[in-house]
Amino acid sequence: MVTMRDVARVAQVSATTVSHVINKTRKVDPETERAVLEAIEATGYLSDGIGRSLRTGTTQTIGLAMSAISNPYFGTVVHAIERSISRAGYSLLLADTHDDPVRERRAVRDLLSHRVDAMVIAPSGEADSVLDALVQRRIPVVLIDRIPTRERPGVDAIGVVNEEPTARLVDHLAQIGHSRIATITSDPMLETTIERLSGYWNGIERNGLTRDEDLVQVGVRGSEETTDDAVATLLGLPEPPTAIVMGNNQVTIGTMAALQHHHMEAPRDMALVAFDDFPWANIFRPRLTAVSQPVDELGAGAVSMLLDRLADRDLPPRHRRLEPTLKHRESCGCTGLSTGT
Amino acid sequence: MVTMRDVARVAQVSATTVSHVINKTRKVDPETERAVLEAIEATGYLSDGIGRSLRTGTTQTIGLAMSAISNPYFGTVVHAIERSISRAGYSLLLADTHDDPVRERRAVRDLLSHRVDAMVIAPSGEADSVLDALVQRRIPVVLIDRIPTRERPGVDAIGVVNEEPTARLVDHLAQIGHSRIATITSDPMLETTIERLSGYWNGIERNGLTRDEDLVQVGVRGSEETTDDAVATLLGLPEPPTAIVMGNNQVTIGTMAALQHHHMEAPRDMALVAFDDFPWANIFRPRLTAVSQPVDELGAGAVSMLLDRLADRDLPPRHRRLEPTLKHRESCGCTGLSTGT
DNA sequence: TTGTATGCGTTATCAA
DNA sequence: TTGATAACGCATACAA
Repeated sequence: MVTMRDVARVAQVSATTVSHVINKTRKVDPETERAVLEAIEATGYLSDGIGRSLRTGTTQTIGLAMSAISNPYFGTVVHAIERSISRAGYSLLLADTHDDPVRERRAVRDLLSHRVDAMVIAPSGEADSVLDALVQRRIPVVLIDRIPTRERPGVDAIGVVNEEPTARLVDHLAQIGHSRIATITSDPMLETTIERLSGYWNGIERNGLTRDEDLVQVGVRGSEETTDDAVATLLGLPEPPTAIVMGNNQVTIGTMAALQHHHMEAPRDMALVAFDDFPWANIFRPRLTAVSQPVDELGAGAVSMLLDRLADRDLPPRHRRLEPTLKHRESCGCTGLSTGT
Repeated sequence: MVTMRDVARVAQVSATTVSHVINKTRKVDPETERAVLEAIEATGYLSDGIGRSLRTGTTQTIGLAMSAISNPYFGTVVHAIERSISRAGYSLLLADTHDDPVRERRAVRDLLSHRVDAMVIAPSGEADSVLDALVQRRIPVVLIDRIPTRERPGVDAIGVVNEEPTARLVDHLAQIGHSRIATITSDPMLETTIERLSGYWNGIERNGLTRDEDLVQVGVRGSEETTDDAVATLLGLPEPPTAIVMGNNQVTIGTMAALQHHHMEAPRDMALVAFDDFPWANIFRPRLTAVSQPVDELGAGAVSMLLDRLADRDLPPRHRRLEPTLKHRESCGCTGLSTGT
């Protein structure tokens, strides 16, 4: 490996000067500078981040801990985050939590061992103990997707509004005549599931519909998908639903597959609305009426908060909620009103 | 920050002993070991990867350079790779190439600066100069998706067979009566595009169809999507095609959107077959007849080759081709034969 | 304008 | 069974 000393030797200067040339950190005689740059070129020297990190205490690396399994937006989120942080001169270290608290703990430990300067975490259910460790180490954290109820120093959060948009999905189904409206949720441990479910109940109540616990089914439990059972249960009810609110992307795919097994088609045999949109939702049939999350903005927003905090660690904790947008298409069954894009 | 010396002080031993306890690298008196473990617990010590890396020369980190923009399988590939390498005790450092040779260069430099132990690269068109630098530094590389024509020491590659499967897509369309079969390709700079295009021509010729250059349109050029134009050109032809072979996932989405603008529906107004499958292809309509890549196997295979090479750097270069599978569904227009899953 | 010396946290060598 | 010491590559305080 070619080190700074090698460059220094070739350029006939000290390592100090080489360092200063590379980092533009003090005035250097143009002549000397040229010699150094030439030596760098000649030797093919590339600065060693490890050495620098050990010395400076910063790795210019940001850790991302999230589950790739359950998050259909995984790629988009990673991309959005990567773009923002690389623009700021950081690299992205990835750790998959597999939607499992134990793996999540290990993932965060791993990122800490690599001395990431900050972390983005899309937490599974139980992130609290992990967070405490991070707060104690004073490492900047932004939680994505989940807004914690308790504020902690150094921990920011960004997510979308879940409750009211879900209620509005129910509103819409009620307005077009449905009275038996079911919901299939994602994992009940997830904060977002809880909020969306609460929105569902709000919708049921404010539209004067009968509150029926049987109409709520869980589509994901841990790493297990149970949408098949959920759909079967709903269809086996004495008075089955005529419409379903699907809690997220994963549930949507599962539910649609299950309905297909029962030879049912949306919106003819079942009205469907979903939380979470698909990028190709306009092209394939049925065109889903869905609440669309601003994924790019979530990623960019998360990084922006992180960079702010990196610049000033004593910033008060901030929690941001972005508004999702309703894409009104055809799976809900009122084709005339379609405005979706 | 709590270091090994802190632990040593608390445990009343030397830092050497602490290190040996942590790494189980020499015999330690059980009593001493207990004291050390207790001190670790008490101090909340976490070993510092930077210090270790500087000393040992290995970072236990693998770099992944690929484009998130153009690769619809991005998430799946990242996930597959992450899973394999984390099992082997490595972490994943991500660098987005944005499908641009300049950004790709920077991405690789960046990964090198972070001293990744090895790299997985999904190369854009011009990866050769980058590769030379890596070979020179003797850092293990596996190219994913693209099989280079020239072998290089220390560079493995894994991808799918592109030519024959594409030819078979043409076969199928010809057999069900199409004689004007077009193709919309991905970026012409990509190796896979070249191979698939070659397969297309093979198909045209071996089915005795007229060779017509107008039936080949480019759907992606660099970071620009031109499927709209491609479709418009095809439809404007004196004798328009009745079937289209779509070169990859991105092209498929673009083509279907464009066809929709022209109020055309598959397979009624246009038979469609695609290279690249969608995970939800069975649920939404039209159900695409598509060549499906074994994405998980690609990721796992790439990592497996890398680990082999990490164990023995002098292994001869290996190039692996995996067979994709044809998912015969409905968009090609011969519904009776559907076997897709 | 440039150079010397030191230490970041760890592990390997050598000695006890 | 354990410890003292040096070195990995770099950036900085200090000296010249």
